[in-house]
Amino acid sequence: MSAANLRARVRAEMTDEIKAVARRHLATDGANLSLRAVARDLGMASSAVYRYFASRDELLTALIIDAYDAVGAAAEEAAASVEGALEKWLAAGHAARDWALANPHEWALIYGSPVPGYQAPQDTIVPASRVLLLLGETLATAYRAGEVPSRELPAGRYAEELGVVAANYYPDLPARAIADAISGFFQLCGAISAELFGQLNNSVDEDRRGFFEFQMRGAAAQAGLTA
Amino acid sequence: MSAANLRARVRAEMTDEIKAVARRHLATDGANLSLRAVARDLGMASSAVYRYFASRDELLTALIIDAYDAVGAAAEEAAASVEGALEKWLAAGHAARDWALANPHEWALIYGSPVPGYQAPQDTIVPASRVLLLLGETLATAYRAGEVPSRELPAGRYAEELGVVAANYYPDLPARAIADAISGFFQLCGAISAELFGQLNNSVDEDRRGFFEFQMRGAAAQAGLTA
DNA sequence: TGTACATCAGTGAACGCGCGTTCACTGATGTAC
DNA sequence: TGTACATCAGTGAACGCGCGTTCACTGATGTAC
Repeated sequence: MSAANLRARVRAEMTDEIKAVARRHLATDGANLSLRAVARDLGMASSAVYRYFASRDELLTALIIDAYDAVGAAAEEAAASVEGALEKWLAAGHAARDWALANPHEWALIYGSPVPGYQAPQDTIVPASRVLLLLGETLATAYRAGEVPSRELPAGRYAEELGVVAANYYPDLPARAIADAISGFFQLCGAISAELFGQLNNSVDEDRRGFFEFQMRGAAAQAGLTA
Repeated sequence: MSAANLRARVRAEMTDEIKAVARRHLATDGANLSLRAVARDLGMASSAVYRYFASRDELLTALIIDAYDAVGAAAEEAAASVEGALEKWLAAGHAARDWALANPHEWALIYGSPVPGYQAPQDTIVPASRVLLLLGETLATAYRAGEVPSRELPAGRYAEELGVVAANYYPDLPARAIADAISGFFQLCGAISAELFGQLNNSVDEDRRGFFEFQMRGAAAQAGLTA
């Protein structure tokens, strides 16, 4: 390994370490992440962090992209490890939920309230849609295998808009499939956020996983996925 | 009106004004609400605010309770103005969504990420469940009218937990009804938050109301509510 | 009705703190001849 | 191989700012006799 490569590797490691400490700080500060606090934890001058990130927002962006990629990768891996559309759908859901429970503050960062004053740059768009895309692909495969009974999407301007999306990305699928994928994804996000943000306290406390699966099965049924 | 009452009324008006300005500040600062900025906007010394709220957290709590009550009241009113379980369900959903679109930062305050370092006091619990309770009551009425076909709740520990909730609050209803009400509420929250936080950008841009209704109809169907 | 007192909204200075970002700098490491 | 130079991670002080909260106070309004 050349000296230049070594330097680059050390730099990458330091970058990772800063992000790791910053992730830990999300727990206490939320999106109010403090660069100085991160630097303090690393035992370095706050100005040194600027060698790695041009600003606080750039660090936040890196954390956001990492989070989208992490939950997306977890869901993809889980879905890939099972057979059958419904099984993949449920596996993706559980993987996303497991990741969220393990990384609640990162989940809040990407699916909670927008950070005040922070404008997400373009780089976040692609990673942001990995989980939705996974549900879409799962549903598409089931459609192509003829496993989904045809039902109609109630007419309306929104149905036309979804028809355009279908035409652009899934020309062989009806708009209904797109509607169901998005709706299922929103349901997944809603169920996880609600659980994480405390809305199940004092009603379902032991088997939240079971209740989550009930909800994801409901979304799947709505999408026409059956066992 | 006695002088004491006048004093109390002026005090109440000032309290309302502080909350109104604070609500405006939610838009820029999010939950990072600054007492000093609020006081500045009101043209008063920051210390004067302490005559009305013992701390920043207490002001936040007041905003949170007001927000829960506002969206709850809007949903209740909308549901009361129509006949039929499905109609009430949809009316409640649209009212919640309309309120959220009109007050996005308040919606984020109550249904977005928890505010870092803020612990919600007991007073928020009852107002927090108004919308969920409304869906529950709507469903209960439909059950009592024999309008909901009986379906079973897949067995599991979560089903037992929901059975306990049912036994405590709706002894004539099956656990499935509770599961559907909570699930429907989560779907409502998920759909509104997703739309508000930008997840529909570039797919459904014109008729988001129509797509929301599609989702709420899906939740209603899942709950056994038919036209 | 007039006077002494109590209440309480609001002031302004202060305490002690933290923040993001910039800048001139040091010193170690790597590169080119 | 040795030397002059370039690169660049990291320092520490500074700028200019904002924050929540406390405290002794002023002065207007209301109350009791």
